[in-house]
Amino acid sequence: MDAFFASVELLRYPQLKGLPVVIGGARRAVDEALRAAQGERALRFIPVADFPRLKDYVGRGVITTASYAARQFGVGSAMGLMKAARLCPQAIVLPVDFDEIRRFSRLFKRTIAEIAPLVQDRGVDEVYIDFTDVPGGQREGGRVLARLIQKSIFQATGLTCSVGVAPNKLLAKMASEFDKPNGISVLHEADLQSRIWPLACRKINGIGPKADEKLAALGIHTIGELAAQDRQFLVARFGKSTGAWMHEVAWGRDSSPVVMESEPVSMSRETTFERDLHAVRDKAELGAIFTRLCEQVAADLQRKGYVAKTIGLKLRYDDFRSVTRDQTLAVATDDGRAIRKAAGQCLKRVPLAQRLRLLGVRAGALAKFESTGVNASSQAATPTALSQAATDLTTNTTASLF
DNA sequence: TCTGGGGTCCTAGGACCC
DNA sequence: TCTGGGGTCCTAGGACCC
Repeated sequence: MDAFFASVELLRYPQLKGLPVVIGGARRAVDEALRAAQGERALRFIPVADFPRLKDYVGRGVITTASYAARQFGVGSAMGLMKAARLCPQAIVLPVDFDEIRRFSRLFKRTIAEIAPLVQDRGVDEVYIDFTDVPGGQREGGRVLARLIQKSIFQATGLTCSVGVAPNKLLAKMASEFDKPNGISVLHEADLQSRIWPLACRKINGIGPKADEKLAALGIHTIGELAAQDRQFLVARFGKSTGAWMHEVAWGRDSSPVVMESEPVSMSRETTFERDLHAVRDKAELGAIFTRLCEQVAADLQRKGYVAKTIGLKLRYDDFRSVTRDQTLAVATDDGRAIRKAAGQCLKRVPLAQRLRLLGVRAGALAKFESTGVNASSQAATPTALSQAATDLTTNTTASLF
């Protein structure tokens, strides 16, 4: 989907069309800022630089999506809002409306599935589609079907998307970047040398800043240069698995299928505080946040029907270094109290002298919850037990750990 | 000037067992 | 006294993606 989060907001507020719009920041914080500026959200829009004491409101926010007009100013996703304000003071900032995003996400995916049923999820705004067995899927190299999908999505949602059609997922993903927004690119195997090899290695899905830097240090900048390397040379420098993979993808080879279903590996909740907190001085506040995160993870597990065998803790210090600790349980659980206890054990193994900016709780080693067996989690899953657990957590357990 | 939240996968070392 | 290969599980950190 093209500039998905921003495009969804433009549907609601068409008067913003063509203007630089950035989506990001905490919803509560941005709403508060809008109120403080005495702007009715639907009527008046506040440029990012007009926010009173902007830093207090959105200082820790990052941009999830920038409209194409905003991108002209060098503003892009993952950039801090403070930096965006400097680059483009007239940009209009709106909070992420996750409910609305999920609604449009489901809508566009359903629209695709009605046309081509074999669809793999790749997050809220992206999918892989297998054209192989779709009637007419091969006409004009897939362009006809791509056009139909584009048109149907636009009719259902009013949103545009960009489509890449290729012999495999690796190449399709790269092709989808060729003609944005609202474009279709068809890439054939024979186009590898002319259209893929001139691209930077960084364009490969899976080669990030670190690998790119390492490749650059070896004098390898383009995918063609990567393809020219001896496989053994890459294996020696990047390891057996990554080295071999790099050689494969440089030659446009990817045999991974489009898969509809996959089991989750972990579920987590984390939060960055509005200000850095200290384990001793802000004990009560941290304890309450910690408990809430554990309860959220427990609720997520229960809602989706999973139990976790390992519980993990993550924290990030004020200097942005982060540490993690894991604890494996004797019995898998989805109970808030058990998660809180295990995460509390993890917390004891971590240095707490430095101020914290983030706290997170993770449930891993998941298994489908079997309702037939009798275990601790099935008992704890009753509403009464849960609310009791919540009470216990906030009153007792919390205070002692920080 | 700083840097969200939710994920997956890989590596590497150590414990432990056969 | 010195010293095998597996294999699995657990833990910590980090790269990467949307």
